This record gives sequence, C-alpha cells and structure tokens, in this order.
Amino acid sequence: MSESTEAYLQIGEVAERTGVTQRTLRFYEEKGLLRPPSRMDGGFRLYSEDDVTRVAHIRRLQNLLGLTLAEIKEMVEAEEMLQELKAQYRPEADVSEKRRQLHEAIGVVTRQHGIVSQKAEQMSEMKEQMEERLRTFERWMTELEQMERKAPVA
Amino acid sequence: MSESTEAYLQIGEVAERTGVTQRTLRFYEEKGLLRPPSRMDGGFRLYSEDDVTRVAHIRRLQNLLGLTLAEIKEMVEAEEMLQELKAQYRPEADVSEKRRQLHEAIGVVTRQHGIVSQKAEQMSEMKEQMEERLRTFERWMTELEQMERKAPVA
DNA sequence: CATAACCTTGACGTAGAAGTAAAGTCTCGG
DNA sequence: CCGAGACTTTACTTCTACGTCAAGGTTATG
Repeated sequence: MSESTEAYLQIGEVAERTGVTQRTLRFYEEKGLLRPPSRMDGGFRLYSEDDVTRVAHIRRLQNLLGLTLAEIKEMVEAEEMLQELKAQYRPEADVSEKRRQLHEAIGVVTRQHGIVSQKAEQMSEMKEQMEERLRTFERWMTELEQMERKAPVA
Repeated sequence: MSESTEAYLQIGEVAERTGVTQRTLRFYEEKGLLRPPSRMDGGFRLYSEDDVTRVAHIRRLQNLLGLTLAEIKEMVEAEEMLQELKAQYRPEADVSEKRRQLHEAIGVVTRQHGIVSQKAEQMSEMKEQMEERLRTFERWMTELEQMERKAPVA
C-alpha cells in the first residue's frame, strides 16, 4: 500500500475519514451525489480529497437541514456548476451562457439560504423557549429546596 | 354533530387542525408519542386541545431538529413529567420524589437545549457561508455584465 | 330507522436510506 | 507467485414513518 506518493484514497479510507460506510459511499455515487470516482486498473475506486469534503458536506445537509438525498443532490449540482464556472473562468467562453448558469446558481443558493434562514430562526425561537423552561424549572427547584429546609425529612 | 358544548375533538378534526393524517395520529398513539385519548361509548377517539398542541410540538421536533420518533418520544415523556409535576403541585406530595423528578426533567431539557444550541449555531454558520457565497456570485455577475457592455453580443 | 359521514382495527404496501450477505476479483507484502 | 485483506457487483433485508385498502361498527340527522 503506497502512500503520500499519490493523493488518491481507496473507499475504505474515505469511509473511515468521513464516518460513513463504504456502502453509503457507493450508494451516494449511485444516486448521483458523488461523481463516479476514478478507478484503478482492477476497478478499485480512487477518491480525491475533494470527495471527502463533499461527503462531509452532504452529511451536514442531511443532519442539519434534514434534507432528502434528492434535495441534496440539487444543492450538490449547484456546487458542481460553481466549480465549473470557476474552472472555465476564461473570457473566451460564451458570456451569456455563463450569465445564465450564474443566474441559476444564484437562484438555487438563494432558495437554500431561505430555507436555512427560516430554520435558523425557528431554531433560535425554540432555544429561547427551552431556556425559559429551564429557568422555570430552576425556580421550582429552589422553591422545593426551601420547602425542605422549612420542613425537613420527617 | 354538536359543537362547542364539549371541548373534545374527533380524530378527523384533530387531523385537519394539525395537518397530519388520521393514520399518523393513530400511529403516534401506537408509538407512545400521544397518550391514548379518551373514547366515546362507541369507541371513537376523543382528543383534547392539549393533544393538538402536542402534535404540533412533535411535528416541530421532526421538521426542525430532524429527530426520530423514538427520540421525540423521550422529549415528549419529559413534557409528561412536567405536566404531572405541574398538576400535583400540592405541598402534600413527597418532596424528595418531586425533587428527583424535577432533577430528571432538568436533565432532559438541558440535553435537548444542548442539541438545539449546537444545531442553531451550525445553522448560523451555514447561513453565513451561503451569504458569503451569494456575495461572490453577485460580484461575478456584475463582472460579467461589465464584460458584456464592453464587448456586446458579437 | 335509514343512510351518509365518520370512525374502528387489521393487514399489507411503500419510499428513503442504507445494512448485510454472497461470491468473486485485486493488490501488495513476503 | 501466493495468500490475506481490501475491494467489486448483485441481491436481498431492515428500519422508519407512514399510506392505503378492506370490512365492518357508530353517530347524527332527515
């Protein structure tokens, strides 16, 4: 197992580093969430560091926002587009086409941002409520303790 | 269909008001998320306003935090305990027992609060990132527009 | 008291997101 | 060159959170 000569990772390493199973990685690939990675001659998958990052990203979208993989796919595709745009940032390309793509990317991210903002706000509300509740509990607790001091364990 | 004489709701009304299906209400009952409601003589379920509230709560925990029903059950049971405590707030009850319950309730809510805080924070982070990204996009967009003005559609 | 609208339990089905097992293939260190 | 361990595909299974009938009982109203 050579190492550090090439920056490519086998599925096992990626699984370990991302905390998902190999099955999940293949599954994401099947579902179009990960681009099919390159392969060794024998067919073993070879992932890049970028893939690791992307998996982490996917997981965050799942855990934080509770999005379905289909929804995440949409987001991920927007990322792809962004990467493409970034890469082909040579002035020779069709400008109006790039404008179109960029416009679409802005649309997607704006929608995502809307979701996140809304959830973030609701989350804060919930947090407030919980803190309020905790304060109430603490008050009760001190009340109870005072009762115990006045009338100790019969 | 008498109304307003009794504050009890049949499953259909609850479904309508909470936006979940009757099936879901029965399912939640099965899973211990809703206490078995009272029944009419014929067996029809009779829900209270509290049940409506609770369903709304459950849905929020699902949608916002992405918790499983099993996890939500734990939270809901803490609520139960709270209700009990509230109800039996007569000084005659066993004080040290109440202390124990209260302590546990505080523990549960504290854990929940931890989850929510963490998620809320990560959410804010994500929101920031998206705003950053949007700013970048907008910058690119204006750049593109300038390019178009300089070298218009050949 | 008929009957439409509402409800009951029970059983089976489904979509999403993987888990698991089988049977064979690759890679690499010794 | 060989064997242990990593990997491959294919196929079936699981778990969650319900959806969808089916067959029948209940309730309110004309």
